[in-house]
Amino acid sequence: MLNKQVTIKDLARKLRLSVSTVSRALRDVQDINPETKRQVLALAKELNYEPNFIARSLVNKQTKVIGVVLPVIAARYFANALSGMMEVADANGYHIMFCQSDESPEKEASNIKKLVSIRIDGLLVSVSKCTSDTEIFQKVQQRGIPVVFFDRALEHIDATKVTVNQHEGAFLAVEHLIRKGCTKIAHIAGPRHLSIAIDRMNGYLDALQKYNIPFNKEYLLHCEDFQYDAMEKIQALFNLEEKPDAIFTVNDSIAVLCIKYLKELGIRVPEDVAVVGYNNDPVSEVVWPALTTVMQPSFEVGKLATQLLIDEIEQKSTQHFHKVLSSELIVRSSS
Amino acid sequence: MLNKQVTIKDLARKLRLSVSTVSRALRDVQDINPETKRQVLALAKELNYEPNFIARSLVNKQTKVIGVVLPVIAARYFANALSGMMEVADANGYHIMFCQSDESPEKEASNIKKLVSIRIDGLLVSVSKCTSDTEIFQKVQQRGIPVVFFDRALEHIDATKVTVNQHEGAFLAVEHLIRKGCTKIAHIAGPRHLSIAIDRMNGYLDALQKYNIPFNKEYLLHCEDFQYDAMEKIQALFNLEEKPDAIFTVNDSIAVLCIKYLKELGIRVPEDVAVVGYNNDPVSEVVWPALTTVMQPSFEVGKLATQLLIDEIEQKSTQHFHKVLSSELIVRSSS
DNA sequence: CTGTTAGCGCGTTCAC
DNA sequence: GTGAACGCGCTAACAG
Repeated sequence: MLNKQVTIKDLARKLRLSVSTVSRALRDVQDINPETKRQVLALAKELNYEPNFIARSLVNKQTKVIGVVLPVIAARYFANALSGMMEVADANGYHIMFCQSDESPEKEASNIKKLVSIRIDGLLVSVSKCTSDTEIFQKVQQRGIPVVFFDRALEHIDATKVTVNQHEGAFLAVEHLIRKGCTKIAHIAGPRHLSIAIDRMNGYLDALQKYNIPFNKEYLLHCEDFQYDAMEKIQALFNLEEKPDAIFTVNDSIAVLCIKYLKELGIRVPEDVAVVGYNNDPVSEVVWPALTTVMQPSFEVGKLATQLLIDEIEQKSTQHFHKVLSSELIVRSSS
Repeated sequence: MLNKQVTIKDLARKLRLSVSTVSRALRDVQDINPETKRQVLALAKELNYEPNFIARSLVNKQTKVIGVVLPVIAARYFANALSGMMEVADANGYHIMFCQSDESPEKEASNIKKLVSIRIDGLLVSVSKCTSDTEIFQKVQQRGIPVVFFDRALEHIDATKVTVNQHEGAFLAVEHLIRKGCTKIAHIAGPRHLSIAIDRMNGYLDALQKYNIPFNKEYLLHCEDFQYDAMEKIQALFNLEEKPDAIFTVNDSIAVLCIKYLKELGIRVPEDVAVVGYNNDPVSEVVWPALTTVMQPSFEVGKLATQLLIDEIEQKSTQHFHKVLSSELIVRSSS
């Protein structure tokens, strides 16, 4: 059963060549007799030879493996980013090994240690919500392993980062509501300590300012736990005397909750209150009315981050960038 | 910058021991002086020594890497299965390297070749919709690499399989509709060549039979492309003279389409027509009315498949099983 | 253009 | 209990 793997040695013996000649023939490197090369390649194909990555890694001191740590793969956004990574990795002869942190800094750290111990050539990471310590990432860098942050990056660390312009996405969303004639625009924001949530909130505030719409602090509510405390915030909003005529939410799930709740109250969407979400989650298409939302270029983020990482690994680039990608507003019937 | 990795050799030199003694001390194996062992372990910790996986793999001829090939990671079902796999792999000292086939048999094959070439110890695979050839999987087995199929398995191959009882899930769904008093139950089925779709259809048929409800062939429609031709099927259904009073669909997206369409026609769900889907997709919770659906134990499938694979890798078990897990009906307001 | 030698980091005989 | 020697499969340095 154990169909012993054919090695470079087997080829050498059958061809009465030295292993090094075979090795050279297999990669197209240095000067080698075209005829010899032909023979080696032919036999390799015939015997179904496949180079042993492990042995090659050992001598080259590079594994061609890129480690990825992200919060949770079941989130569509990260699944798409990962797909983008795999595409670029594949095209450059790299493999991806990924882990999930489940939003736990501890699990994140242990994943990183594990990946480093397998001798990854580079690390792509989107930090958990609660990660603030840069130490572990610096240690990885000190080992000579390049680190690129994607989507969620730490501020105080010198590394390449690929993120999405949250401020701009939120600005677009609110600007859209304003142009639709809304003037009492509420925002259900995310946790105060999460930078993407803060950025979106600032986009909201700046859009109001630009269009000279006075800010009403009663219209700004924070969900510290995302969805879990969302419903009470929504209810609070509609217990106000001056009810809003539009709601911009930090994500689609909360927007969907809003729509449901408004329906129960008999408030029409978008006639009485317009709703705009964030993420272009699959639910945004199926809810009724279909949700206007902001789509982030997750696939592109994954691709770009990986390309920049590979450039660093292969020393094509040695400086660190911070690339910020734009989002797109997808207008549907909820606004 | 290149913080050179400390090796077993460094430890040996500093301790004036031979590398083999250090090697033995590091693993707890053979007879070794407890005191020597203590010293080695202490120094290893101090110098932050980490065994080199690559070198170890080369001599042990095992990489502790499990390859996973699945259709698409953006599908919640597979993301959950993968999470289950990572949990079990982690607990047993294995790593997971996964690839997506994007439902293409060609990409599936090239992924498998790639994984085999990095010398995975075992392979977990859920085949693409169009895969029918068993050859490539047999080749993998012949190389001595155990293969376990999960969720979607090929019939004519001798390998361990972990699947979900589609027939039972469908049966439960239809039985539920019958108990609710529905008698004109339609089924929008999936592609005729896809075994999970066939199984669900048979579950539908058998439930009707068991409860002596005559089968009306006008009530059974196939979507060969899943969602893409779903809408016309739904419309066909409601152009019939004898309209159904319930619809059971092969997946949630189609069920959601049904609900939307019924709303447009002014038909009430569930009062006039009940709807039941399949998969417990996130959309099933947010649609209105919330969708009754069948939840598959995807996480469990991943865990079990991985455990059985590891058992095979480690020769704890040599026979092949076919484990079939049960699904659960989740009753919500659409039925 | 090709063969010889050496070594990547570690595990596994053997002796001692 | 410990060390020397060899090999895993492959690449790199140096001769020739």
